[in-house]
Amino acid sequence: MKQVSIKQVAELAGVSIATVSRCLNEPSRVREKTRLRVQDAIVRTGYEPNTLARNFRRGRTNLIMVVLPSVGDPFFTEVLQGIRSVVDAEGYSLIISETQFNTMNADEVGAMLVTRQADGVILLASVFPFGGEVLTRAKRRGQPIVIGCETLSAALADFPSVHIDNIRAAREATEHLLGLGHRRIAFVTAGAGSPLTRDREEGYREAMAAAGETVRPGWVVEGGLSLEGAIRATGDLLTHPERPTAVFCGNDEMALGAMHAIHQDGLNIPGDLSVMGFDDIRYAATASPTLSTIAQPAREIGRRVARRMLNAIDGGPDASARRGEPEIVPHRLVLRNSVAPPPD
Amino acid sequence: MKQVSIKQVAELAGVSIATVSRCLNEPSRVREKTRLRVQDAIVRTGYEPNTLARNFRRGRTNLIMVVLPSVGDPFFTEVLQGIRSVVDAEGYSLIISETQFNTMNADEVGAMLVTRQADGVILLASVFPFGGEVLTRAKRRGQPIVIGCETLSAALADFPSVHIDNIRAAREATEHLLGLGHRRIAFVTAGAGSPLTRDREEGYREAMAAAGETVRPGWVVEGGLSLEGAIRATGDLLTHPERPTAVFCGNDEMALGAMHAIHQDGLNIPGDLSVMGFDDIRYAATASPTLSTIAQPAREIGRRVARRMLNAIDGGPDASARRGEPEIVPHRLVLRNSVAPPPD
DNA sequence: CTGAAAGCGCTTACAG
DNA sequence: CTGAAAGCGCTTACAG
Repeated sequence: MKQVSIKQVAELAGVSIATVSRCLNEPSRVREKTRLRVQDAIVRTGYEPNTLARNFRRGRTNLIMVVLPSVGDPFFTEVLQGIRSVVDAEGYSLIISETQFNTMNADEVGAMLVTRQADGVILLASVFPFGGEVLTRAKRRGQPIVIGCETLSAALADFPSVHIDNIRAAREATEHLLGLGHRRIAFVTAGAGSPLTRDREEGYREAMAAAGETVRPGWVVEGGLSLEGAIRATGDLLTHPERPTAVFCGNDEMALGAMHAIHQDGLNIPGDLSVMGFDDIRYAATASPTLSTIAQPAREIGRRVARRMLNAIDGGPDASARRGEPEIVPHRLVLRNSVAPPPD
Repeated sequence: MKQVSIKQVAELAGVSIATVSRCLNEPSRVREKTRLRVQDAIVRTGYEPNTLARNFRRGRTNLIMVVLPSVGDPFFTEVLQGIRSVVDAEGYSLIISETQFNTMNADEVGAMLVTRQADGVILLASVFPFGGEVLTRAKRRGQPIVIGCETLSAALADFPSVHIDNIRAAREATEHLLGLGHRRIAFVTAGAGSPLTRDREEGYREAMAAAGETVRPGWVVEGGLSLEGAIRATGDLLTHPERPTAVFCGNDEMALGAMHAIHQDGLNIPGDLSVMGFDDIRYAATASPTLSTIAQPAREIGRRVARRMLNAIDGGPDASARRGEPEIVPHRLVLRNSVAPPPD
């Protein structure tokens, strides 16, 4: 069945296709009588504009690509909701690309950027080498890039970004633990290749150093951002000769894994060990015990990232090339029941 | 900066644009010597095919739209991963539309179907009235529709679908509780408008009836598929004059909320109350206590749905119109520590 | 306010 | 194996 095109509408209405097009795009520039006739023809033919033709003609897709580790991480889910709440209203849809914890390499992401036409790309995560080559290509095609949540790499430092002060937040969380009397504090990172918890680890190390505490070998373990990875990593921590009294996790997902590992060992939280998370995902407040953590304004980050993207798209190459100052949004230390002073 | 088109490549290589196009799409039909010259010209001009033009010409976008309640629900996250694992390899990207627990009405979803060009639509959830009008339009445009996870509504019964036997699974879960000696068993649904837990509720009611147990008014409460909703709903359950000894939740997300509410009341799980979930999301195994639940093969559902979609797209209108028998995949009752016999 | 016409960048029969 | 040419469905200066 052939799809109805603008041509048959024009014929039926007895006008030119230009007029039909105008009725659709700038109705105010068409005489009412004509407009009504065209409206009628549209209804009677069952005409629906061909988005592909329109996109082609306009050189835009109204599609924004979002690159993130996993939509399954509740933190990114919330950021995504923030993004969506802004772009939906402007008629944009989202193409979501998951890097799945760095199993996807830079070439693949690059290929996606290049082949799939998107009006812009939001990077909430990066893959390890994420080269400058991809970036220059994107720039050349006028695809704006906006970065959320993390300073991803030196090559990306020039792009507009929105995130909390991760270093400071992690320092504050660590200081809180130190303030309660903990001295043996462990840290669960994402892993070597991932920039996602790098700043947080730095904040942790800064606070430990400032307090004169040594980070023993084996106290910083890799949880791979996942529940399972954190369970394994925490297992290692629990058999450490100088077993930590507190575990600070690079994100809440890993904190939930850590709590599970600790419970499995028959230990009590926070009686035997304290656990601190990062992100304040929705499960943090309902975990048992409830999880102390750093709250990030996830939705707000999403909204701001989206607004910058929309500006860049509208503003054309100028706006997209404009070296944006990073926008720093506030974080908050949320104290719940997973943290207490160390056992004597 | 003007983008390089096929024309300048042709010029530089001294061939026609048809030949350049062939090099890209059917290289075997071009003499090697010519092909090499074109290759060279492509590299030297930095040519990248214009996807918009290509899509327009071919009448395809290589985009599949997925409609689901929320990407944040770990169950749907996994289904999505299954879908992705199949379509990625075929060069498709996903446009994801979240209905956000039925706050979006059918018209909006319909508009998305109609305006955004997608080669097909996967419905993992529906909105309440989801009319036949949208469906016929989609059919008219040859957009295949495949349904995952649930029998959504009578109007959608004709479309190919993949899901577990929800009624039977819920019956088995309820029977297990009954077998342990529970008689006062509550059920937490999504809510009136949502079809998502309807079959599960039916299974629960069937099992109760078969055991000769009456479902008291107030034992079936609405949790809205969310953590917060389930906390509220469970709160009501705990003040019921005939307080249940077991709570069967329509999904794991709500079960986690129920567990939190019960803990908040100072009650013990499973000592005072048993909790049963549905889905087996990744947090079920790490919750405290670990959650007994019905496991759905989420990834497998995603993979199968995706394969049917791909077939429908390739097969053209015939395949898409073919009334598909629903594919039933196996579920599994997973027993962990949140369920025990009732207190005496 | 409306129409005739060019053109966006590609693909694809049709010839040769 | 290659080229000339039509055409996909729309938008947009340019005239009138």
